Amino acid sequence: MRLYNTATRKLDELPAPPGPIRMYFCGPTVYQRIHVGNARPFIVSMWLKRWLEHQGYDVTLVENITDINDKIYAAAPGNSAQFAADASEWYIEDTGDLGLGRPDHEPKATETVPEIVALIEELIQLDLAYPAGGDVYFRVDRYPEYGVLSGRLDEDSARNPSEEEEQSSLKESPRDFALWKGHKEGEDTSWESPWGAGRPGWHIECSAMAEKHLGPVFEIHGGGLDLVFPHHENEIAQSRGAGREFAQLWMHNGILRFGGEKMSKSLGNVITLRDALGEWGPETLLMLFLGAHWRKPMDYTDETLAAAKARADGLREVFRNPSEPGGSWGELAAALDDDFNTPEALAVMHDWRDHDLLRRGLELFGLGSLAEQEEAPAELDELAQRRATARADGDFHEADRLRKEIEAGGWEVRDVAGDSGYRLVPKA
RNA sequence: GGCGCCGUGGCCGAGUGGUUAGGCAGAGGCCUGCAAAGCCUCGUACACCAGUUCGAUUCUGGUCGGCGCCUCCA
Repeated sequence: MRLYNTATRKLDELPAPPGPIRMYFCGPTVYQRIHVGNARPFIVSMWLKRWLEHQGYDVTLVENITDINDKIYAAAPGNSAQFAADASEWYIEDTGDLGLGRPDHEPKATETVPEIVALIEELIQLDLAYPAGGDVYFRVDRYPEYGVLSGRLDEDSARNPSEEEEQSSLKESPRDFALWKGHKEGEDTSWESPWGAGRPGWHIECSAMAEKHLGPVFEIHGGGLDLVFPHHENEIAQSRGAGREFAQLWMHNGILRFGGEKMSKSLGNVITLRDALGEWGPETLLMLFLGAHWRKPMDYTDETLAAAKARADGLREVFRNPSEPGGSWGELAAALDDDFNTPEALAVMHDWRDHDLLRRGLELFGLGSLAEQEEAPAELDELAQRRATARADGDFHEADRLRKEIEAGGWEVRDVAGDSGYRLVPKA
């Protein structure tokens, strides 16, 4: 199996099964319900985990929850800890409703503070970090490799000017970034550290969590394309700077667009995953993601959703018709082993009429429900029987009337060859 | 301005140096009491301009356009 690696800018071969394949994906910062765009790395990582396990790999997937952040303090002044805990649960609920299962570990920043502090101390000893006024900063100039992942090796293009005004003066260089932030007025949580009370910076938590659950070297690190710089660049600096081999292959999923722009919390052009699930259901949403390659940008529009739904309905239809032999699992495997090409895999599955084969393929992506047949309510079935009788008697007027009645109940009658002569199908 | 990604038929979306992607929508046909479903047929697409080549949608360069990152961001 090969996957595109941001770090090498080419397709890289994975080790042969059983691996192991240790994967770390960056999860969301929980200060509101996650949106559909946030769901993409979750979906991609869970699908990949399922596929690799199917191929006989020993997979460990870690997906973190960032529950320490300025936005969390801002969202729930005085009650941030409880709020972050609640918002974490929302995330678990919403992604759980996709029906893809869960990562093996979902660590939170708040549960990893000792490991974070230890890593920062190590970096200070290596002269790669320095305390300043209750904060601790990474000394980018001491890490010559800084910028290799994102191609920002020159100082001008690789600065980190984001820190708050009052803190920026504490930095030796504008490129430096915070590993630890001293406690500030209005923040209702803080942790003890050798540098006083405070909290971890954003990037360091991932370095610490990845190592805690996967060890100093692991096969795959993933996340949204928008995390390449500075987040993943900083993770590399921290972990490799501290002597860990860290991630071998970097997967960055394409951005989800809405209204022509990136769907993002700061822009506010957001559809929550919860609302999307409520309006379209998991099958349609999964079909939408399945139809676009994981690295490509993708548009979330009524048109693309409607097409995804039609596609799901079309596949569901296959199970209402007789199973026919043809097709092979190998076609699907070839598509997925080539940079996890799910659109290609979907095209392959569209050719399959073999129920068992297609069910297996769909189950891989959490779409096994498309193979399930629904039983019509008894009263509608009775109407359908009466209609069959009316048809047999040549009373087509009555037959059409009964069909309309059945349709009013949300079902559709189809005349088919076979014992009963009809079939009831839920209206799409 | 810097770094990077992308531009495929009505729409979505794979892929390839010369041979069918697939789906959705649409047209016609078969079937059907009428439908639905199914099946068959139909669209000769690859932003533009050069170049390399026997031949480019696929390689190279440029132009135009879109998007992302450079600030929190999946």
